[in-house]
Amino acid sequence: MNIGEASAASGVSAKMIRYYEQVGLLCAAQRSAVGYRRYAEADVQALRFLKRARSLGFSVAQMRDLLALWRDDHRASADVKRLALAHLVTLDAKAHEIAEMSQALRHLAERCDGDGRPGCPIIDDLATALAPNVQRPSKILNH
Amino acid sequence: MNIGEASAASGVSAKMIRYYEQVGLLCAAQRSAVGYRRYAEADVQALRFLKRARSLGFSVAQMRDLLALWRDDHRASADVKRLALAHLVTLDAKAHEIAEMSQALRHLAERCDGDGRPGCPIIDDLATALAPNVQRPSKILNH
DNA sequence: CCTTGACCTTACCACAGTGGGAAGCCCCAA
DNA sequence: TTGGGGCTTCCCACTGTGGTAAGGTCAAGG
Repeated sequence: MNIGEASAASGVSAKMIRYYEQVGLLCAAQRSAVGYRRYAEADVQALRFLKRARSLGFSVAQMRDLLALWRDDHRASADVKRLALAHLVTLDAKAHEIAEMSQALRHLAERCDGDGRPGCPIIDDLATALAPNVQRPSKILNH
Repeated sequence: MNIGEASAASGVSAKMIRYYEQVGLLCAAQRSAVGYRRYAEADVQALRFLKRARSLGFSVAQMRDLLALWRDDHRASADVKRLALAHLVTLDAKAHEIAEMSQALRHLAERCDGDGRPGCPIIDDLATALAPNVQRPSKILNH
């Protein structure tokens, strides 16, 4: 199977398949006589594995670990779970961050008239952002 | 005020101040005789504006527009609101995406024993990812 | 047998923000 | 004069993905 077929069968673009190989996620594919990458069913399985992991937001580094665990018949599910939970923490942190932005922005937008006049609480909020507390006065003070 | 002081006063790193100038968010700063960037209070205001906008998740491109609106005394608040709402849509899309990942992963992690045995629903889920429907069969079929 | 078009290869560029570092000049204080 | 902290520019790195260009390959059809 050439890369295009592996791509179609796995849903991972040929570009990304080469990238995954390049960064060491996949070991270098077999090559045909003229240098075409050849793939077997097992490779397609791995690609699908990666695609699913990616869709769950795992990074390339994490996928490397997941792949290793997948291939290790003697893995401890605790190791997998640890990875998953760590990723969950990251996801939740991101969700929280976004929720905060969304909330603040929605609050501002709600009270913006949205008409032809210049007055706007959104702009006002941005413009009146407070100066950060410079806790380490260092040498920089005033000139 | 040199760049370090402007940085401390605004909370934007010197690195990012130069970057913002480079990408045209800020117009090129005045320079001292030896080439140091000089900043006035107004510049610090703009930097704080950017910092706050960044903290709301606006992109550099959006900040360019926001800055222009801020400086335009004849702006229509509708334009600001439009920008904000568009960004809100993006934020909510991201939040949704993350929520889906989080939900799926949590679901899997919950039923993972997390012990020393290899059986693991997380790995199983990744491994049994379905083949994508190849809707455009093209020429690629079978060799 | 040759052309055509789909396929494959590598190599480079771009995105968006941010940080790191090196090499070199500047300025102030001791 | 020396030391240390600022400042300058320039280049590199990250993440993951797409694009593009130049060139080799292969199969089908005239």
